[in-house]
Amino acid sequence: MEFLETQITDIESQLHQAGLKLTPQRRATVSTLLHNCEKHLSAEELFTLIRKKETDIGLATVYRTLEILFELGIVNKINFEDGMSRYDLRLSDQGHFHHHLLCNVCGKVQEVHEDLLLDVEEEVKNKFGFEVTDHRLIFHGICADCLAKKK
Amino acid sequence: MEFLETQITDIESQLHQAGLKLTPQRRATVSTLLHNCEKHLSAEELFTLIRKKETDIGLATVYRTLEILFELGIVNKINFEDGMSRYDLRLSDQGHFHHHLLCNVCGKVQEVHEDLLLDVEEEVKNKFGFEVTDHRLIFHGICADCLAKKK
DNA sequence: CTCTTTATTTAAAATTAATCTCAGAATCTT
DNA sequence: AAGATTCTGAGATTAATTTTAAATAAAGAG
Repeated sequence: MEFLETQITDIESQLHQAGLKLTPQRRATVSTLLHNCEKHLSAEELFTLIRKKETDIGLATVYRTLEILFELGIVNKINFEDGMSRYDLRLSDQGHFHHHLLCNVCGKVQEVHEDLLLDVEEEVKNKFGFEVTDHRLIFHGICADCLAKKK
Repeated sequence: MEFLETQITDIESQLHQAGLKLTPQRRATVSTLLHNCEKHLSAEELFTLIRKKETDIGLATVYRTLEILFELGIVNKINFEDGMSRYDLRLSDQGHFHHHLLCNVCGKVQEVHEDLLLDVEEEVKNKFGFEVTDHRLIFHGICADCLAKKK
């Protein structure tokens, strides 16, 4: 688990640069996010997981920590229109922001790590003079599994 | 204002097809959305506008009407991560879903009506077997105006 | 070390968006 | 007009998130 420690150390230095500390609670939050990096956890879900595996923590702290990490660009905050925000780590080796495929039928969320938008961002820059720094892209539709079942 | 009436009549028939009526409240809601089609109003903002300009209405009715219009695909429901959903009409002559450019500096939201994603949707279909029915795309960045001011 | 300052956490209270309830109003059907 | 259906609106309710105020922990100065 060398990789995880490297990631945490990396985040610690980002926090330090912003004049913030990596407290035990923040460490536990980041660690739990790392261990669930393919999921899209809500603050409550994360709170429950941290309490179960890591350490005792208050819900407000989870919210505050997520807000900080979001502000620093360390986590993504996504809203799938299901009533709450969901969070996932933007891992440093991923390089690119990722996209989501949200299945209307089974509700599954699939991640797409390819950056599909390089051409499109170029177009936005040329046509509108808008300099893209980030994006949120969610495709709604029917996933491969549900398509197969349908037939 | 011929155009507006045509749009409203169009929406009325869509409601009728779903067995619903265009009540005065729903008409006022749609009308206010039409008059503010470039904005991205929250339910509360819309509620206030309708009360000011059109007619007396209850907040619950606004929420219910927006939900209906959303289900029928008449309005888009968008979340800019600012704590509430925002709505805008999907005008019939627009054809395609639209995208948004959200400026980090001045907060302005600009609409993009071109469908930039046809190729990307094709790619998603081929690579992941995922059939896209809709999408949400928000670009975060710096708008042309703010870029100009910076220099 | 110890005092002081500052940042952080926590539980509880407050706030806020959104939904639900249900009685009454409007509309439609026959 | 009676009866059925749909719709509205005030207020209650729920659930996510934020704030508050007091306690704790950590960091820095002397």
